[in-house]
Amino acid sequence: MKQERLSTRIRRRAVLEAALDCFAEADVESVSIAEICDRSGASVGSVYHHFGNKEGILLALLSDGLTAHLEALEQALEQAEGHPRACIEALIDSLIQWVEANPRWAQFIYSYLNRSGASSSEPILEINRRYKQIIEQHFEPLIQSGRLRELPTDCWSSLIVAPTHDYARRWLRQQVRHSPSTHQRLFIEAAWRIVQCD
Amino acid sequence: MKQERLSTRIRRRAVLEAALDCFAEADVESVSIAEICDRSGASVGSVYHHFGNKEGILLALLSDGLTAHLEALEQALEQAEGHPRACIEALIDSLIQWVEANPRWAQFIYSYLNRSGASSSEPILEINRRYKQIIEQHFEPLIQSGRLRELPTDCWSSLIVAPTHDYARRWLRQQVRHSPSTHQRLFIEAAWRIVQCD
DNA sequence: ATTGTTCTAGAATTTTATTCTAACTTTTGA
DNA sequence: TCAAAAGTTAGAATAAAATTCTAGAACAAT
Repeated sequence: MKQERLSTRIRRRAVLEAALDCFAEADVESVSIAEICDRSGASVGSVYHHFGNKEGILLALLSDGLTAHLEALEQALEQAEGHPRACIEALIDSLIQWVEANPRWAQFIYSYLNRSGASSSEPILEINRRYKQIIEQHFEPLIQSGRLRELPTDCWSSLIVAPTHDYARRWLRQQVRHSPSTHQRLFIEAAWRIVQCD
Repeated sequence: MKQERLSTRIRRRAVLEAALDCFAEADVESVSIAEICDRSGASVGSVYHHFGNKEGILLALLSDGLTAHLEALEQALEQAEGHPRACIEALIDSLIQWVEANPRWAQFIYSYLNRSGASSSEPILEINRRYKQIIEQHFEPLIQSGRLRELPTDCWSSLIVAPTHDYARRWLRQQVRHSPSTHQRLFIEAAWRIVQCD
């Protein structure tokens, strides 16, 4: 079994951390590799060794972030134990919590996910599949048993979580004053109105 | 009075059109000025004369697109003549119509609006103000008179239009099969559930 | 026609990403 | 324990792209 070196982990972390710092202050494309090197103390060669190219840094950041977020979601859904209302609450609460706990990271992910290239890379596709699977696993039974309204699958996330995402994105960009958690109940209630049976 | 030259308008159009073509095929940052010059027939100097820099092209595209969209919205809202349900329908219908009529443009706008720099430029702020004003002008009276539910202002767009935007964005990226208009009634109904009084 | 302004072309420059090579460090296994 | 292999680092060299610059062409106004 191949053992990862300590120095590798440390260096990667340092670079990703530095990159996140940079991206918090300026647009992704106006941040140069040189700047990331300065902040992280890594050399150009080292950065390219570990990440291949600039895109590689972005992808690593995206992939790690989404994975972390996904795990939080999964855990929250487990605890909801199949109660319809609790599942919806878990979905929205865990999203808000993650964003507020990792604002720089969240901001980066939001700005980066919108690039056409990003969503077609294999690690991201894999995470998307896992996300879908988790959602299905927890909500499909509730829909089948008639405890939640059936909606076209493609529309589900747009109707249920997009409002919270949208607000979070605007909060991170300082376009709105109050944090997402301020309106947590409202977003849950809105999702509930959509998804509850008539 | 300064008269705009014919050649200016034509050249600007040609460049913007070429840029939109390029952006439909590849990511904004992987499209070079040289490519845009080739497609549009303009020289580098000419492009820089008219737009200042690459960002200038993007900003012009964004600004023109949002303005066009805004005008469509304004017109649709006029025709709703203050009927609550009709206003909500106008909001969502005009959005879907515009996206489906201008897919390349819409895709560009969606991908570009998420960059931190974009939203802080003056022309875009101006359009945002106008958008807010139009929404307020048409919905404020309905809320005051108790015919629509009152929601925190900051959350309004997240709850009412974000779901449709989200679905449209995913459709443009070919992540979902059916066009937004397929689910038009659903998105309207969902918005209506949020906004109607109890 | 003349003059000042706007527009165009493309070469020159600058900036930035990426590649490359040689040296250095750590791990492996004999 | 030591030598070979694998992994890591540094920074110079290269490549690719954005931006600037200069001179001249087209145009509008007088």
